Amino acid sequence: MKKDKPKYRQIIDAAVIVIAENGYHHAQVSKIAKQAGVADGTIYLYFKNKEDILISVFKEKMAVFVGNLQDIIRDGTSSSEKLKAMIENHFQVLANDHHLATVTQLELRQSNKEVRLKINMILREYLILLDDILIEGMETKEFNPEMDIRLARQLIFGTVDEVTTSWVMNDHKYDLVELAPKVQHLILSGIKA
Amino acid sequence: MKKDKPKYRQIIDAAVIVIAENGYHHAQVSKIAKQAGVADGTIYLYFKNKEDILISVFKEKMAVFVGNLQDIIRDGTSSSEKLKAMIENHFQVLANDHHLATVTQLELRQSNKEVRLKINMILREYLILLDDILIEGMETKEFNPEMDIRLARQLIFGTVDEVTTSWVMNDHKYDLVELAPKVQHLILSGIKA
Amino acid sequence: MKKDKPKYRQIIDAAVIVIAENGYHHAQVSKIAKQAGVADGTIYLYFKNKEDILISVFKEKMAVFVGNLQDIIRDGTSSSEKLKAMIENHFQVLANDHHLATVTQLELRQSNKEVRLKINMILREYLILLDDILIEGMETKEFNPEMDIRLARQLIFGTVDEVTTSWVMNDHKYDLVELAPKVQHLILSGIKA
Amino acid sequence: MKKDKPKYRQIIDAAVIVIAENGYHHAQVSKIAKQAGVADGTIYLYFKNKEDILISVFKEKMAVFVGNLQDIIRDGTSSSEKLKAMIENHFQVLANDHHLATVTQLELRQSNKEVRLKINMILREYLILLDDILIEGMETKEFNPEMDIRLARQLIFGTVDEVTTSWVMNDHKYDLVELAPKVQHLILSGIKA
DNA sequence: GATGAATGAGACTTCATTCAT
DNA sequence: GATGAATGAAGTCTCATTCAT
Repeated sequence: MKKDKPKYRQIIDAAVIVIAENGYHHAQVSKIAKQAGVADGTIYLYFKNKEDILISVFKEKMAVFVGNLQDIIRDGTSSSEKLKAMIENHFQVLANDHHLATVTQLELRQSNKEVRLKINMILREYLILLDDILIEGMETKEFNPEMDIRLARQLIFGTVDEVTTSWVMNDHKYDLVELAPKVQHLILSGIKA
Repeated sequence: MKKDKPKYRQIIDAAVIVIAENGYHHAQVSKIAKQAGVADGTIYLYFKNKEDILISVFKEKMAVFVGNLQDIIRDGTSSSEKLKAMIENHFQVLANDHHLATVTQLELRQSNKEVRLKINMILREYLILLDDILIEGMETKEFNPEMDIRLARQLIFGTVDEVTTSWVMNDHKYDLVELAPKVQHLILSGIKA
Repeated sequence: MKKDKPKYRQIIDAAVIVIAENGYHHAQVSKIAKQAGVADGTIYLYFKNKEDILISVFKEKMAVFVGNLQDIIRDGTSSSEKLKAMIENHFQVLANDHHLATVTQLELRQSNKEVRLKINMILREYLILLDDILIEGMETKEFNPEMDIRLARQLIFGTVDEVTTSWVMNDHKYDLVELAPKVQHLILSGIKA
Repeated sequence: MKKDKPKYRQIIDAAVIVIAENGYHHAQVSKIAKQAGVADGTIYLYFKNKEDILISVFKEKMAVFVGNLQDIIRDGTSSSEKLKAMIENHFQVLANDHHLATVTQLELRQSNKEVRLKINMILREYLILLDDILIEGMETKEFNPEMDIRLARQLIFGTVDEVTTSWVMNDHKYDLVELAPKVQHLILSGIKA
């Protein structure tokens, strides 16, 4: 499996750094190769093309969010607690890796429709887990059982995403994780029963 | 003033159509010129460069939102009513012009950091009016006086934006304006006192 | 019509020279552009892509052969005379332009299957005229009325082509046109009644 | 001697198949290695470089033609009979191995000048034997003693080659060997006394 | 002898912008 | 003011060959 070889991760990590520092459109393959410490051609032993690198970056990093969220769902007590944990986790992961935050919130969004579509497919997995929490909370009557799940999901993801993007655009100059309690409260007030 | 000449508007309108139909990255200046019925060179008599066209498109179209919102603020009764009107207006304007919706929600976001920063500057005018509504509501105690205005703004804009983007991504296949009451309720529950 | 503009011919002529002097695989677009005295991009105002240049070179130059052959057919007396004139014309045109001879006999044959197929399509026009001469000669009994036209055509074209290619491979170091009478005699002995 | 080891032949045979099935320009060394069932690097234990493979393919296969032709010359009665046998043999060998025919008539001709020159050197051995037949025939007055040997050779080889190439280009869809008598007749009429 | 992961040079094409008419 | 022909910079990917194991 290519993904288990050390160079695979080297290239993924190099791509995050190069994209964050140079911007999406100036992240040439040769720059990524140099940052990863491999030859240009080596990139193509591990990735089909440049697009594949970008999508793989998103996929690999998203796996962290999804993995954490699965733990949260398994270990959480109430649906509210799970939702709060999800929000905090989202902030924490990105606050811990400024490069990654810049890449997911700003740079990767400049990609063309094809890449964006594939990114959305990957994102869907995360959103389905969010839906699971919402459904559970509606069944236990923690959340308003009458609410529109899709809109609730869009409220939550839209808010979390907007808060994060603003933080990145302001050069991470304040503490993102610190905002979690207030965001949790705003969102929960909106959806609870 | 160049903006009052007919070709200025012709080019702006052509740009919206060309970007919506071809996507941001395939919206060449020559295509916009052809759609506008002018020569390539003529574009540069009205705009400094391609970036200037894109920013002008956003600026001109944003003026509609801002104008409407100013009317809403002037004519509205309570802060809640104003906020509700704002949300409905946002949906209505974009539901009425699918090309514009595609351009603002999907295509223009593919622009580079520089353009996006300028777009954010323009957006700020709109968000300041939103802040005005929020401040007023907090003063009249309609909204929670303790809440963080910035986060409240991000909740509202993030949600409205996410709902709209999802609608565009689903090819406008359901009625966006119809969603307004539920979105208003979700948001107001979150921020009201 | 692009073909009538001076730059079209400039580029065609430049391509012949560059291919002859550098070889098919080292005839970069930028070299052709420089030889033609235009910018790289200008090439693409007149040709769809590099392949299109190569095919156009062959098409334009082949037109000379075809044009001459049409004159020969119109003006010739007997079929034998027409065939002899065709052979001599073939040698003369290539003997007069060593660059062209190198390109058609050696370099263009290194092209990929797609280009070669298109080249063959163009060549067909020439071969059809040759067939016309053969058919006429068989009807007038100048040529053996029982012979296989396709084989006769292959004898003629194969011989003329082989003689020319050998001449090019020997660096044009002897007089090609001088060989015409002997070649004519060999071929005519084979096909005459 | 490397040539006697089994892998040498394996690679030669693999090259013929890969070139015939993929075309000259898509016959990568790695494909040939895989077809031969050896590692990429192993190729270089038996051949100096890729060019060497191609030339060796031609050399090995040409040996069959030369061997047959030597038998023909030794066993033949008259020069005409020898020439006829040569033509028939040429057709038979290629008709019996369609892959080989495709490779020699179409694919190998796409090689660069350097390779083609070396191929011509190998071909020379075959053409010298042909010359031997012609000289003998001129001495015995079977053939026109005044004719230009080089041109006669080019007539014969050019015709045989053109007939074969056309057959390959038409996907071997008719019987090549069946054409031999007519081709022999056309050619002999041209050169006989 | 055999392997196969790694190397790195090299070129076609697009498109925003200019400027002579 | 309007035109549109011309410009030229810039980057992805392939594949023959090597060499440590």
